[in-house]
Amino acid sequence: MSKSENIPVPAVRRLSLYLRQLETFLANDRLTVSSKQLGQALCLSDAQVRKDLAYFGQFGHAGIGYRVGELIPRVRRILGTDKPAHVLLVGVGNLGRALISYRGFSKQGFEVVAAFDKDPAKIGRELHGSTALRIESLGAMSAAVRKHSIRLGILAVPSSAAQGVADEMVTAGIRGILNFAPVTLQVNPSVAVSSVDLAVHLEQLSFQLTGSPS
Amino acid sequence: MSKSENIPVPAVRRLSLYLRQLETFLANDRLTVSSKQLGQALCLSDAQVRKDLAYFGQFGHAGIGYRVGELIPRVRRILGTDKPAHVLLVGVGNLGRALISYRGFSKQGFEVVAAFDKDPAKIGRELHGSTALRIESLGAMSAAVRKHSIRLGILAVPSSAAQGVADEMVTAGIRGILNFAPVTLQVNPSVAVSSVDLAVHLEQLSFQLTGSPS
DNA sequence: CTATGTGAACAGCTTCACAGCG
DNA sequence: CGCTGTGAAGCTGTTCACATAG
Repeated sequence: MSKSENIPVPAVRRLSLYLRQLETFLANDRLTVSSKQLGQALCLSDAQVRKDLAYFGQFGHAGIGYRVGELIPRVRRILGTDKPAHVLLVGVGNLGRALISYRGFSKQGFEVVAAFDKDPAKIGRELHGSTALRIESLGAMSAAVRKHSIRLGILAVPSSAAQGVADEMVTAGIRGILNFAPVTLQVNPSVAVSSVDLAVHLEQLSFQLTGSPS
Repeated sequence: MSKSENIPVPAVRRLSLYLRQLETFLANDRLTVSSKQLGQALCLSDAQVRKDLAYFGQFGHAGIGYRVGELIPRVRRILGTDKPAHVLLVGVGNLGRALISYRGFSKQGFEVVAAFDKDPAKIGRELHGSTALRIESLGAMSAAVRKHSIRLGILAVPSSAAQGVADEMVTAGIRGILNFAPVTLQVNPSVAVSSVDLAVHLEQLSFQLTGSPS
């Protein structure tokens, strides 16, 4: 739908940023915004903004720019976040707990509705994120996926366990994995994977600094 | 040094992944590895691996591949992580606390040696990451930066405060910022910024799923 | 015979520049 | 005029294919 053209991966990532910025403009009661203004807020060129949005349809108005209240729901629809989505999380360590209570997810329509862990000592314990939830064993994943129509899962277990748990998630019916373990997951290509390697980001900064010391 | 050529940004990011994978091979007592093997473990082509490494120097041995024990320290040196680095963190909420105790940082040579927060109720409280530390007020940042020779900072405050705190970090002498707030920081170009927007990653997965439903 | 390093070909993304519309 | 949408140009990054080395 929309366009049969091939959409660049970076354009999709920026689409999320446009949405975030548009929401900020909306909160400031801004009615319209030009590609130049949107670009400046995100350190992008105006041409980049126009080209990106044009991949997905014709949203602008010549001479006016983009109507904020009109563009936001369209972008949400494209990203598939126009309706709230249920998400599960595996690995209730420090990071996992922080992610469950992270408001940024719910703000964008993602709700963590089930949490799992291998540690028997943790199973049964209560957590309070956006809604209260009980830590379950990995064996209960399939049932939870069906019960809550879950398609996305967050993987926050130690590296050594990550591949095995990822396999279990896929078996349970998860279609997309947000991976926080610093390993490359090998999964069926029909399953989407997005990895966040926190140390990699620090290393990138470290690299940029070498060569321009104090 | 090494090469005066222009190095692609994606190549630097992959360099971190090569390091991670090489460390895994080392743990498995693997002495040498070919570009093909390294690539397979990371879902990359062999040509990509060779080209990437070649940007930084000549590390391989024809007919043999790359010696693991030899390549690891060289990559660390390139990334600037051959010596431990001190890092500070601002924003001791759920996410901030999780990051302070995140082992992945110390594993790659990054140590959080100072933590700051605006909330007077939190200031003075003790935390235990790799080393115990006391939460300080933002005003104490400059002194900490000088005392511990800190160059990198982690920003884990709410979006509304992020830009202001980032400015304070730069004033305090921070040279690179790892930003977890879902906003685009506007800082002096001499300061490196790397942003991790957790919700964006879920949105990317959501997008990939739309069009290939159950 | 295996595996690197690399110029050359290719593909993909971004910028430019302008026609067209309100 | 102001601003979008878009072909065309330009640039950056990836893949190919092979000369070369052990």
